[in-house]
Amino acid sequence: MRLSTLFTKTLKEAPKDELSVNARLLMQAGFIDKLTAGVYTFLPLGLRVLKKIENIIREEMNKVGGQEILMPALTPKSIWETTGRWAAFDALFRLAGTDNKEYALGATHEEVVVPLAQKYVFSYKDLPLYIYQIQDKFRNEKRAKSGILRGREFIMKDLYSFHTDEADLDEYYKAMQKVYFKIFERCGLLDKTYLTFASGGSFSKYSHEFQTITPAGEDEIYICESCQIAVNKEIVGDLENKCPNCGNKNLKADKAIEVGNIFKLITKFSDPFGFSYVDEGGNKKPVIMGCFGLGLSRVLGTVAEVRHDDRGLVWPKEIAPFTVHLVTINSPDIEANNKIKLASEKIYRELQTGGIEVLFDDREGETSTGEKFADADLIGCPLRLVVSERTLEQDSVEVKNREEENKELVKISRVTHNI
RNA sequence: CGGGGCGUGGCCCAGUUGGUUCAAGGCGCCUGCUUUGGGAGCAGGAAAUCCCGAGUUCGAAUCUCGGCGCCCCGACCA
Repeated sequence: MRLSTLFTKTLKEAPKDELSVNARLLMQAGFIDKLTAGVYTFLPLGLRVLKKIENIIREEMNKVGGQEILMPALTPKSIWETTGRWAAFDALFRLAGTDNKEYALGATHEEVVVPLAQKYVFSYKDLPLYIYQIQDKFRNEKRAKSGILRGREFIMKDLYSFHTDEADLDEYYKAMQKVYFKIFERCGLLDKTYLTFASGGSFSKYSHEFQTITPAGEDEIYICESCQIAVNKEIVGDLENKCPNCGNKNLKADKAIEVGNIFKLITKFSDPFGFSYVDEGGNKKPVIMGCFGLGLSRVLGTVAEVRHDDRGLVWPKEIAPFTVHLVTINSPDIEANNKIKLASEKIYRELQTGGIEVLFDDREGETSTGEKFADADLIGCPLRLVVSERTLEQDSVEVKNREEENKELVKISRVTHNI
């Protein structure tokens, strides 16, 4: 991608009325645009990051047997009445269609997925089953806040698991915890993310949240440093301020943002829909369910909160919009400038041929060197390559690591190989 | 939903005891020249229903009332 043709531009100053770090940086760097409170457009740079997070999640879900589908976001009132949530779920966006038929915008999809699974699952032989989707969710939040951390429209992966019995659910639930940590590792959040005990609702003692430590977080969690797990403030009192794993009473409080939440639904949704199967003995039994949510847009915002410095974003390699930010520094000398242009075009092509994703700052004219560097810092790709008169004298490019700040000269002939 | 703050070209903002020194400055954009290793310089230019509506007044960005929007705190987050 050439910066000269990228339709978005960076802003010299962050939007004044945004206080949250993710909103300021992501808007300033041109990753997202706000349409209205809690509703954002993902611009080319932001979308690339989002797609990378999406693909990581997809890969990991598929590894544990997930089958991807895409359910509608527009859902009829009737299914919500079956579970009583038409009235009970106050963040539900409700709207009327023709003939005053009422709809809800999907805020979560148990009401859609259960009747769906019901059409195909009849026997223990059909279980277990894991189906998921990655989709926009709509919640009429009383107050949207913190940039993309709490929006009214947001992107979420929701996987629903169906089991013959609780033991099978428990096993999958455990496996899924590992998978979630794998996802957070790949997104660069592992070191700050804790498995957190949270309230379980009516059918299960606990649910588990994945909470990432950041001052921007809305939740307070109590961390047991020996077990590396945490307890949400909302239930820490119920546990007598002890670690549920080892009994440690010396828990450390911190602010965190919930990036994922997994539930044992048991029969909470199978019951109202009468979702059952026939076991080996010919007995009718309720299908046991689990639900596994993960907010992609929230992960993106959380990474911005956790991985930045005073100059801009610092993307983890696997989800960076581009691996390399290639900068040309023009020269007033026409002949020298042509050499620089030729060399950088060649490097650009070679990197791309080598499968490396490159953002090429090929802007000329009045775009100053300082501006190019400032943009590279702000956008935050892991590696910055500089081609200039100075580096060409040594037949090299300068390679700088965004995170570690170290620079080295690398021979042009070996650039693709060295990255 | 309660409380607070804010709303002036695309962005950051000055101006708000009402009055041809009020729509100023900076960024960005356009033209020309210059410049090129940390958001460059000079000259010229385009671009603003001063959030909206009503009112007070000879006169409103400025005062009054109503509304809308955004941010923050709180409550809420099945």
